[in-house]
Amino acid sequence: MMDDTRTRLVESALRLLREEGLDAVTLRAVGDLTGLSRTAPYRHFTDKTALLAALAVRVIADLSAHVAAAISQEADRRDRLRAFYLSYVEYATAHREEYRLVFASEFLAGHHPELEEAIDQVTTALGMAGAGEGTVPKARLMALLSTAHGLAELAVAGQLAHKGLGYEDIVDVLVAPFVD
Amino acid sequence: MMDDTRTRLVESALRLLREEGLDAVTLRAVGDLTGLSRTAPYRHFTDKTALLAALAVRVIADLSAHVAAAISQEADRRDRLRAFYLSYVEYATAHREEYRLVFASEFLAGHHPELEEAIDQVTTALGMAGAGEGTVPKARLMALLSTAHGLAELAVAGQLAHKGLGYEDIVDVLVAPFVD
DNA sequence: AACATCACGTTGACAGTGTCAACCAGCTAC
DNA sequence: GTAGCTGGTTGACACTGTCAACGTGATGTT
Repeated sequence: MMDDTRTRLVESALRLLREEGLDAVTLRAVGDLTGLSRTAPYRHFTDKTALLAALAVRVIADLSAHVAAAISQEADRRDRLRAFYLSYVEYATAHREEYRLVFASEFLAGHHPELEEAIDQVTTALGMAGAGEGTVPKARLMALLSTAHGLAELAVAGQLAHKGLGYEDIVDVLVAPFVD
Repeated sequence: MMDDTRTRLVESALRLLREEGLDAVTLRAVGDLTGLSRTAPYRHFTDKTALLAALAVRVIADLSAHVAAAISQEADRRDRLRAFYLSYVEYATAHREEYRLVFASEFLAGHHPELEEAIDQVTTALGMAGAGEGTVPKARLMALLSTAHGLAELAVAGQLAHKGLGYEDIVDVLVAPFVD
């Protein structure tokens, strides 16, 4: 199977993203780093956005694993909720550029079905971790995801620090009502 | 005061943003539309990002006004909360490209203090609308903003429709715990 | 065995982009 | 009157995504 090269390209892109930021992820740079020519990505991706979408899928998988690991260490339901929020925001702030890509790519979700699948995986993983007994309704899952997402963005933007708040403070507020 | 030209530049940029999308907001196009030359913006903004930041401030002001108007029409505290969420997401989905800019620019907030101020205004406006009697703690305000923000993003990305949900469903879930 | 096909990869070129340097008009100030 | 600033211009540069044209080798088909 020769989509080996394809994953190598994505891996190069990921390295560039991590080490030099989103702006450094250029088709030429990706080609170079993979030992290929500048237009080589065009044999495996129709667009630059298609490459970025594939990259976003990888990042989302990472993020999902990170969050799932954090949640699974907690037993109490409320603690799991808190762990979810905290680990999510933690990942976002620790991997700014990667998270920034995920942001940007959300606007392309409609055109790149793989991306929607990846997000689906996050929510189902979240559902399995969150449900002690019964299944969590979809609407509630998306509500959780929305909140974490928005909080992460504000944190990354430095909008919280600017107000003298840590994201832990906000998480406290968010967790409080969901006591059951 | 000759920052008259400055606001004219921002207005041109806003028109481009609305009519042709974020990608169409190029320095050359802005200059052209204002009747000036391509590098004219450089006399009023250090960067392209500075121009975008100023544009984002305008958009945020609009958004803020829209939300404030919607909230002020509701009397009950719970209805106001619901109105806040609904109007926020409504604005975001109705003005995709503008909201997209706000997203993108959040990552630059640290470098553009005016942007932080604009967001401050949103939260204070929100605080005044939300507080029936006492003041709403900052952490809670930011929690609200986070949630609305994240929800808007998912809605704009079509991630909710893809799951057969309307954002009203999520808002119901979000409003429920905050009954008091 | 010969030939067509196709996936994979290359180079060259093109239109746009942000940005800078150099230059120029006009206004103000001393 | 002349020095200097503000707002503006054009020219050029490096860089980007993208395409067209071209070259390979492997794979199949007859």
